[in-house]
Amino acid sequence: MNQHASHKPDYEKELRRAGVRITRPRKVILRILTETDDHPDAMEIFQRASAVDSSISLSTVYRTMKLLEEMGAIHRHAFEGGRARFEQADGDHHDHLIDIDTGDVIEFHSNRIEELQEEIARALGYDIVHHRLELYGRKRRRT
Amino acid sequence: MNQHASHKPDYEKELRRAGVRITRPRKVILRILTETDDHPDAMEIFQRASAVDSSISLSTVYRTMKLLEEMGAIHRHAFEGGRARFEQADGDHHDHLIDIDTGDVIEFHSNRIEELQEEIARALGYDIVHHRLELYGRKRRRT
DNA sequence: GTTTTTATTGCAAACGATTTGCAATTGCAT
DNA sequence: ATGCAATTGCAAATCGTTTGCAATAAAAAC
Repeated sequence: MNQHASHKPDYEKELRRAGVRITRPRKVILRILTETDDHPDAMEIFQRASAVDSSISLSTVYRTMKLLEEMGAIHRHAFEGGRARFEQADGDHHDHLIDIDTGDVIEFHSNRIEELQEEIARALGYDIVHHRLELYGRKRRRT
Repeated sequence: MNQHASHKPDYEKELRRAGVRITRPRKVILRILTETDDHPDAMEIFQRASAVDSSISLSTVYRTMKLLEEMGAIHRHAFEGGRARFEQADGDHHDHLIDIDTGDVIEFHSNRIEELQEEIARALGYDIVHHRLELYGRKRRRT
C-alpha cells in the first residue's frame, strides 16, 4: 500500500497526434487539468475555465472530458453523490478513499487486494475487465 | 471467499412495526422482492408489479424502495451504467462481481480484503464508514 | 496572407433516472 | 360506518450529462 507519484503530460501534443484541433477553450481546459492535483467535477472545471475565458461553455467542458477520456488521458469516476469526477491518467493504477465530510479523495494502491480480486474472479470463472474499489470514510479523531 | 446464503424476511411485519400502512401496491412490490434472487432495477420491479396490478406506478416503486432502504431492508447499488439496482438486505455483507456481457451479478465476500481495506484506511488516518468493491468481468472461456 | 474546408463552439433543447407537488384515494383506528 | 392522515398516480420538476444546429474559428490549401 502506497500513495501515488507525479505527472506532467503534454495533452496538446497528444491531441495533435490524434488529429484534433487545439482550440482556445481546449487550451484553457487542458491547462486547468495539468495544473490540478485533485479530482474536480465538470462544474468545477467549468468554473475554473470561466475565470480564464468566460465564453467557454459547460458543454465544451463535457465534450473535452469525453475526448480526453476516449484518448485514455483522463479517468472518469462516478463516486457516490452527484457529479462524475475526473483525474489525469498517469500510468499507475490506484483506488480511492473518499472523505465523506469534505469530499477529498486520497489515492492508494494495494497489490495484495488486487491479487485477491483476481483470485476471487478466477474462482468464480471470470476474468476481471476492470474494477472499482472505493472506501468512504471519516478522518479518525485522535484518541 | 465464499458465496452467500439465504433469506426470507417478513417485510410486512417490519413495515407495520415501523407504523407504515400496508397498501395494495406495497404488498405487490414486497412480494416481488421476496420472490426474487437477482438484483432488479426500479423499472424491472415496476414491470413485474404492473403484471400483477397494472395501476401501480413507477413513482410508487421508487417511493417504496426508498422506504425499504431507509428501514435497512434493502440495499441500493449504483453499478456502472444506467439505473440503480436493489437487493434484499439479508444480514451478511458482500461485494459484487458484475458480468459485463449479461449484467448478471455474483455476490462474494473476502474477509482478507476487508481486513486490508481497514488497514489501508487506518494507515491513512481514516475510519471506513462504508465501501464499494465491484469487479466487472467476463466469463472465462475454457482454454 | 487570403480563401476554403471542416472541426469545434455556444446555445438551447433533449435526455434518462429519480424525485416531487398535488388532488384524489385508501388504509385503518375509532 | 366514519374520519383523517398516509399513500397513491399523474404530470411536472430535478439533476447531471448529451445533443442538434447554426455560427465560428482552426488549420489546410492556395
